Amino acid sequence: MKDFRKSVLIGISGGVDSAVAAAILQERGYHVEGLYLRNGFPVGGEEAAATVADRLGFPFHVLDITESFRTDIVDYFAGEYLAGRTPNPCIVCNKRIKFRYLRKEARARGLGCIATGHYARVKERNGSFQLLKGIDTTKDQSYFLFQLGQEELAQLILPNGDRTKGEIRKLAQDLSLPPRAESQEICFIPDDNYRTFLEDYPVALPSPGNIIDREGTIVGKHRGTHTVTIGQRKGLNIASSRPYYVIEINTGKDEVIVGRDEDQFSHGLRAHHCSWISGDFPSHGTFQARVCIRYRHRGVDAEITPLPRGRVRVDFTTPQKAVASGQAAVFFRDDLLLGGGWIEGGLHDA
RNA sequence: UGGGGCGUCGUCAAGCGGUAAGACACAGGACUUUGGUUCCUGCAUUCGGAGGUUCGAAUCCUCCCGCCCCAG
Repeated sequence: MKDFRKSVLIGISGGVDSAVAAAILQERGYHVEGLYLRNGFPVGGEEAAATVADRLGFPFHVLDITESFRTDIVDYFAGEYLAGRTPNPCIVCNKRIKFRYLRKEARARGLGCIATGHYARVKERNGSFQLLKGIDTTKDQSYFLFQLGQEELAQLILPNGDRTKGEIRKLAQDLSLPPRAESQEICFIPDDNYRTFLEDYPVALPSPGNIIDREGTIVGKHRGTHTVTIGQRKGLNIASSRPYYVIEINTGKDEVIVGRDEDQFSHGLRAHHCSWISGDFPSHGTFQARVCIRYRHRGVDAEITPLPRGRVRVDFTTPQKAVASGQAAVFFRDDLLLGGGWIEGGLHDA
């Protein structure tokens, strides 16, 4: 008889992090079962995941979620680029795929908890759950989990959150887990090239057009607005005394606007579809927080002003580069993740 | 075919007799559970062409080719 509260379904990818996380759970006396989500793309580590389960000796399940992965993730991903935004598929996948199916399968299998190999921590406090940054701040992945809520957190265990990447690697060695050394990019794009991926995807692509500077002078050509993203420098093919960066994408005119390094700064941003991990929207006025504009962004202190309909205005204390619409703005107070939203655009005028 | 100027890496550009800086671009790598950024490495045996002077020239001379400007 397995103890419901001591049983866990862990999402395993085939990588070291989830493998070690599973081992840690076993060590803690959990009944562990593993779930691999097959997304329909041949990039995954299904075989490696099966090997890990076999090595560690726990039941291994595979769930084919190709259908929803395509509509919820890949379509979203392509749509964002076509709209001139910069998607973050991992965040969306965590909320709509990974944790959703993990919970669903756990329930179906009578397992009380779910787990992943993310570097973040869950803490219970007065009956509510908090998400904290991982101890290893250089590896912290709480950014990717900002959309989770109390429902997920209530049954979530993140064994790697209070360990460093080094410790995890060491554990992997000690357990002689198959080394699958790789830092995968987007899990469904094999060659790391999202541009060619989009070109192969069944969507109507934007037309080639001009690259112009802030004065409107044509300085180059692009192959379609979907091939560039805010803050991009490489691949523009513009020879100049100093590098150019993409500062704006005009899909209506098929135009890409570039500027110099100093033209990249915004003093704030607006975000929409904000979610607050505690469940409560902070509707009572402005508050201070540290905001991360992208994964591995060190964060900047800012003033957050809630706006109607789940929107928010953020004013940085220090201007930030390459605020990209489509990316997430995630708010922290020290290690505590408060919530986050999707960036509509940067604020440029005072 | 009167005068003047210029031709050095894909682009911009140092060098002015002592044996080809740098920047941008590009390529590869590192970093990385998103894109971008960043970092590292590589990138003209050769200076429009052909001769000449010199121990030695991209640097001086001659001619040729090609641009640009001012006069015609």
